[in-house]
Amino acid sequence: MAENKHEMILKAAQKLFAERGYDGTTVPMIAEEAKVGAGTIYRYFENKQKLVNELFRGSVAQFAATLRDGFPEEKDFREKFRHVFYRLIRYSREQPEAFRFINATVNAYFLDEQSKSDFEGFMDFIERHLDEGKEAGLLRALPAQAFIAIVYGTIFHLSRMFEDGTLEPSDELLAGLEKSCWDAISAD
Amino acid sequence: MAENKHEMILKAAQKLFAERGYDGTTVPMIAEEAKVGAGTIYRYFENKQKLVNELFRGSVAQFAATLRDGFPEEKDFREKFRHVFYRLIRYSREQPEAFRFINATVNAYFLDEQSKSDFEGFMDFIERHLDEGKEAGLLRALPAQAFIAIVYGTIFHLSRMFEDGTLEPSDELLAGLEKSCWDAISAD
DNA sequence: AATAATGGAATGAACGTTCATTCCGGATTT
DNA sequence: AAATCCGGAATGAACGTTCATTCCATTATT
Repeated sequence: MAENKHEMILKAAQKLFAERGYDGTTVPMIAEEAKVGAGTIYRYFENKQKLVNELFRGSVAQFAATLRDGFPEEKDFREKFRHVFYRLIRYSREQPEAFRFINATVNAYFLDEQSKSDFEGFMDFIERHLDEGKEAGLLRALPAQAFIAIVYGTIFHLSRMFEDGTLEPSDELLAGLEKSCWDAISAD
Repeated sequence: MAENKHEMILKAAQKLFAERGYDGTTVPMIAEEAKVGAGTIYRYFENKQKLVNELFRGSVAQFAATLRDGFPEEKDFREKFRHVFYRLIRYSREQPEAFRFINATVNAYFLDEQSKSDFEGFMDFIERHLDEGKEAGLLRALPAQAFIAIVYGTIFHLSRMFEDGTLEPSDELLAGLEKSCWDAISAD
């Protein structure tokens, strides 16, 4: 049953960090949510900051894997974009807490260097993908970062709305949004 | 000199809340930044939570005023959209701390009912504006909330990039982004 | 001189973290 | 097979620290 607790603590922390933020979440809160003693957390994590960084890197890795998994390497760019878009949406819906946690934590003062560079590596994956389309002349004459703002920014905001029920993620709506984002970045 | 301090405390709090979040900012930190004694803060604000809520409402009001000011009521919808887009950008650049603070705080657990409804009122302004364009058949068959996710989500993400220097907000880039957003929401 | 405003020391509550103790499943002895 | 022992996992009370808030001697205003 051992490594189960490690997982339970991370899961509890993720839920609370997503809801209340890092500083708004106390270690005893995490312990209660994970149904362990407060001291137990320190058997698995050196301290609160190491815990949040480990959680962050795990979430980013899972996020990146979601995007890479089944990536249509052989298909055309339009298809690749669709894949990334829908995987971003899927992750934000299947792991809303992780998604919210990642986005709330990206620029946090308590992230260590490894966490920051892990996240950069992830964004590079998206950026490389976009640059490819730009070189092929399929995308507008804008910096890749601008495309990221449009696509990632849109999905980030959408996920908030899906979470709080402001918007219902029907297949039709998602298809419309995918097209909107594509139209926003594609040339002509 | 009296009411100056009220303003200084709010300004200091805004800066720190934007940088470190509500729970990561201590009252003595705010006092030091505002160059007042810690106790002085409690002459102007009942407690930390009342302070953050007052700051939030003030920021939202200022934000809303920025959008409404000079709104081209008589011009066509395309022009109105351009106005809102550029004002959103302008606010995020001229008041980056306020913009960041608002977005980081919208869903926070410490917001009171008045703050929440103030923000809703602000979003309604944007939503009404979008609904108008939708009724005129200028926008796609998507919920207004979807347009908000695209436009506001994009601008929110952009502002992060402008702040940390990832992207340089040239007139050309902004014009390109405005067109991207318009293309993402406009029909056909 | 009286009154109000101020800063920062004082305070108690709550924090992250530690540690002496308890718990418990498996090995060892009877 | 029953009783005992064992070691690491788990615990939560307790520690020093830091927090939000209060208090009050001093300063500024009237």
